[in-house]
Amino acid sequence: MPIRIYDTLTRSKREFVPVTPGRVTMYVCGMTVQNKPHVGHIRSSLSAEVMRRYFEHRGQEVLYAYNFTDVDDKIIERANAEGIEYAGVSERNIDAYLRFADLHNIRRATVYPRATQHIGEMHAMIAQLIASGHAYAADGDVYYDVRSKADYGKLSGRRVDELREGYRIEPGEAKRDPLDFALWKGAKPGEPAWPSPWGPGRPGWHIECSAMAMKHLGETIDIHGGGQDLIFPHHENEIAQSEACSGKPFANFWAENGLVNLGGAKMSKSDGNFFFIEDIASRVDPEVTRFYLLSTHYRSPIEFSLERLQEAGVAYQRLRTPLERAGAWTAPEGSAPGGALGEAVAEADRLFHEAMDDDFNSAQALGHLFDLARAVNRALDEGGGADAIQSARALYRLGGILGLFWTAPAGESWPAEVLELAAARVQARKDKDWKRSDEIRNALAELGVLVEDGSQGQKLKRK
RNA sequence: GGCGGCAUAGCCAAGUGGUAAGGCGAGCGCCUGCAAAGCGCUUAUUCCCCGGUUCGAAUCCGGGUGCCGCCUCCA
Repeated sequence: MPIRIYDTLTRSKREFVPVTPGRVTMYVCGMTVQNKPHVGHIRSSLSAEVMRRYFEHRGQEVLYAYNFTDVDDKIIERANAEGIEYAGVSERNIDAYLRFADLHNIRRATVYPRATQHIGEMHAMIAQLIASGHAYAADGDVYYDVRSKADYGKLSGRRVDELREGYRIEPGEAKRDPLDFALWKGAKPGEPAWPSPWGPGRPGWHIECSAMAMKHLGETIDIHGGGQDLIFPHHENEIAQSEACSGKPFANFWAENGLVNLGGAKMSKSDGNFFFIEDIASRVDPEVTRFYLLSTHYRSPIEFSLERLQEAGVAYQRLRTPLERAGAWTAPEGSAPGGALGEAVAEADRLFHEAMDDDFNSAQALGHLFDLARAVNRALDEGGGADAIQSARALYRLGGILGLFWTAPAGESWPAEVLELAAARVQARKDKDWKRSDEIRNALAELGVLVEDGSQGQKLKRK
């Protein structure tokens, strides 16, 4: 079954065929590490990571590069404000990114290339672009000449001649055309700088991605990701300079993810406005955040709010409950269930893959998981047995393809106070003292403990 | 102004020609001492509006309205 992916460049969904059979190359424009990671970084990382997981599930080898832009104006600005080296700022934020990615079960990329580690590769590209007439040096800067190739603007649908007033040339910039962009920026006093044939300076924003993608993944990569806000100018410029160098298509599929919408509130970390991942992670179970992000197609915008996340928490628990009932995390693998239950499992499996094959439609795939969850619950209600447990295992496996269900239920250890109350309630129920039983249940609720009476007796749950 | 996207039930959200997934919420029922969880049923004759193509459109085309993103750094 072929996987189909929507491509921004051709504005169409096409069957995915990797450049090299059996091997998929993915490049994602990651963070410019000028600050702590925000929700948008998690979304684009997750979108790409789910593709990566699914390709691997489908038996492909995946080479996945996620880059860090570790030197730019704002990083320097911040470092100066703090009186430290630029690298101090970037290292700290890279660490934070990796930590929160781990927390949300986002698997590590194959490689995390950094701009400052590829200065040589960038120089080689820039030199080649100058030699072939696509770039020019001016006053210590080097600019890409957007008019040097007729197809500039093909990704974002822009035409060079449509540029309007308002593109002001910064003082000191010697661009021939306002849309020309810096490949190399001459160093201003006090800035970190690397020597180059055009004088000391640092890389422009776009060239790094071309250089790093080509170095680590080849001249034509299969899938290029990142947020939709990067389509112009970043990705547009990557295409221009890369294809001017190699003469080959830079990426076969442009799979940019939709942006995170924070509602009316402007991005500020004050009251209730989730902007940084740490703000979310401190209030929302990372598994729920991951589930929530997956419940909307990766290309659609998504709203982030505490309310939405809390709703997602309820919905996600619906998926986890049958797993917890069946002990899916520790149950040994067995033979597939038969009968109607077996059919329900096979159907969910088929539809799940169908949805994922269609441009990684995790929202639709999740819908089929809910259907399977109901079938599992029903089987469990009807007495369970090996078949019910194996159907729960199937649900667990399918969710696992999306990287869900990674936390096994905690082996709860309760404070003595709670255990005493619980024991008292068991006795009260034995005595059919319903009034006292309910009182104790309320008392436990005050302590944040839920009591559920089932056929196996009384169960305690947190929250 | 230019480019692009989106408008589906109270809310969230799938669905690119064949007669509206799924979740939350709400209601009824089963189960339960009562709850919770779970199960069953109900909750869009209809997909922003107006035309058109078609045997047939939420899905295609034209027009309109509304919202959003990008055009400056941004995942």
